[in-house]
Amino acid sequence: MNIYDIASKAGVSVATVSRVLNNSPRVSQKSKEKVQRIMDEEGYVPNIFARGLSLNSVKSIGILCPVISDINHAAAVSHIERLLRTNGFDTILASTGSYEEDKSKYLDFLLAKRVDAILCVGSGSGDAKERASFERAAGQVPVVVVNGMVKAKNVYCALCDEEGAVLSLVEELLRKGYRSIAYFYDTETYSGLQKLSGYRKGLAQAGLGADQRIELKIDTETNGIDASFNQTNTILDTGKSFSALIAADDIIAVGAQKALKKRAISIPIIGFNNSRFAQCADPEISSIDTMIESLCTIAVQQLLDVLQGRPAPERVLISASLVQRESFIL
Amino acid sequence: MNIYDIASKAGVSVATVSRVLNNSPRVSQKSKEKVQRIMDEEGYVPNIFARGLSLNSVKSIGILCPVISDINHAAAVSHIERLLRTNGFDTILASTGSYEEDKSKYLDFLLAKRVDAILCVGSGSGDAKERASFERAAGQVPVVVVNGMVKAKNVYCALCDEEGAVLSLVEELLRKGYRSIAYFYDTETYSGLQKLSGYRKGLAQAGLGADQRIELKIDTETNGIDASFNQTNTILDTGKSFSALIAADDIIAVGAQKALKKRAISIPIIGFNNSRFAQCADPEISSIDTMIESLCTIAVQQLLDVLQGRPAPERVLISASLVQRESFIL
DNA sequence: TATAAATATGTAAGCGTTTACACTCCATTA
DNA sequence: TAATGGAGTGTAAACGCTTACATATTTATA
Repeated sequence: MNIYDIASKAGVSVATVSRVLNNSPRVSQKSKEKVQRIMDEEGYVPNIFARGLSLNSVKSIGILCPVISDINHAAAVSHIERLLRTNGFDTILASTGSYEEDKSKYLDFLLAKRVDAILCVGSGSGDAKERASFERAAGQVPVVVVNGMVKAKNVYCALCDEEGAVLSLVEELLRKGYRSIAYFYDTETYSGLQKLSGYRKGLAQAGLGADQRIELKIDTETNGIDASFNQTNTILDTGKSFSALIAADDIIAVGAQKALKKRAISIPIIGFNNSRFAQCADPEISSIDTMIESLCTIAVQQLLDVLQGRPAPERVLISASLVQRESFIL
Repeated sequence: MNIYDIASKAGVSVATVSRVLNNSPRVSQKSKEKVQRIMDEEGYVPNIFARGLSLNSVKSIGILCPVISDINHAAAVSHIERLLRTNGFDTILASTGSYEEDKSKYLDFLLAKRVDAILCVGSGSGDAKERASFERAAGQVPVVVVNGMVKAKNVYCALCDEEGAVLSLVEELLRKGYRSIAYFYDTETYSGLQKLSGYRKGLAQAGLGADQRIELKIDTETNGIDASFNQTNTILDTGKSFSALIAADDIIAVGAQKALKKRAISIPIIGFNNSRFAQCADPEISSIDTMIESLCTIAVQQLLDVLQGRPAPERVLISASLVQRESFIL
């Protein structure tokens, strides 16, 4: 069943059928109705490959997402997929599986699928190789990064001021008198480093140097909660103590909270990403919300703007917001 | 840059180039190397639309997933995507956004994309309309349902014996002397109803009738934890009590646990899906693991078998396993 | 060496769309 | 009445690949 079949059944030419298919105004109402009726009757579905070959696009967007099973990423992908569908695009998924993995082959994969644009969720390693991969991809189709930063030409970014968020949180804690603030983190992606930098800046501003920092890198690869729990125990066993804790992800906060609780240590704990995990804990953990849904909306807007030749800002930075729960009230 | 360009640069015909592209054995080593070299030099990427038009497939699988932001679904999609890519297929995502939503338009969407097969994550409403949609789709391409059941012809299912899991859990609780076992649930999908049925059967076996059941339907649409917390409070306020609780999802278990804890009620609580949520809680919640990754592996195997004309079982049922944590030990 | 068989290559048609361009009507307008 | 213009339609080429079939080349066999 192709356009020729429909054309002959409707007694018109393929051009007319194609025009009906594409809502061209250059068809008479009569022809339009007739063709439409036949198409409905026959259950005709245009061949997307032929259309793609002819138009060189099937209106699809590639989503590049490290570890889609990460709850934050899943939320992002979910939101993006809906927005794109609403705008007539479909979504081809490429999930790398780890944060550090080289993205270039996934970019190539998506480009080979002839996507109209690429949307990348989350920040990556930020190294030169990654930048080059993105720049190469961006030479072919628009590339937008959600909640991450890739400093490459023609790569658009929508991100959250995580550095600022941590910085003002540190300031707030210091103001309240907490002097030894610990910071537990995992990834050293752009986002990870920004947060870390916010922490350090905050301490530095108060005259607290490198030796006053309590930084702990948690290996969250397999089970973040267990890892954080164990590593927190280890650090406490060394006799180190701290009067407040900021965690780069809620999962880390949860694990640390468990360890602290076991020793009946009650200090302010603030997590990151405002996930359900923070709410599951007891006491519920306050968390910095990076507004992932807003970022997705912005990113999709950037993408559509670029695709449609409208001007779009290369970098959009929104601010985070602290969701206060039991573990810390401003 | 197309196959003709490559052909002329390599001094061969398009047929030869195409053969190299498709690893045909009918090319001399010499031609093969030459063509390959030129393709590499030129950075040639075959046009997937043209290939699709010619072969009537681009080796893509549609994933139909209600609410991909659900942590369990995200895990499934993540796993499936990797498995499929390993097998040379890419993944087109269609996420419905809610469990009840009519899936037929999403199926049509995927079919219009000319996917080679459809993989549906999770159970749906199970109603006649849904069945009809799936049957229609299954008439065109193989359809496999992961962790759900659609009783339609030619629809393959890989699922977990959730009814049996709840049933034996109830038996176990009764054996331990817990007489008034509550069951909190949310969705009434196939899976939801199976679990409910397991609960009822378990009680019935012990001679406990409908009036001994403590069933509560939680509205988890917006925030499952809050909903469960509030509704648990409400039911407790009415004076109703129970000596053990089974929840159809970890999120429900978490909310209920919070409410019970506030009243210093300590009873066995068992959740479902063995998500991180269960581990975040305190005490950590035991949970029935529905082995979603195994199911995905099985489902993808079914799919590949069917696609390659090998025989595949229409229904695969695996058993669940109870992950014991602090909230309940066997 | 002649011939058959196997291997390698090329030609051209076909996949199902879109769309530039050409054409036919028919209603205006001079 | 003839010329003009606009609306509707059709023809045919183009998109870039695969592959059946035909042909050329090499190798094996008698």
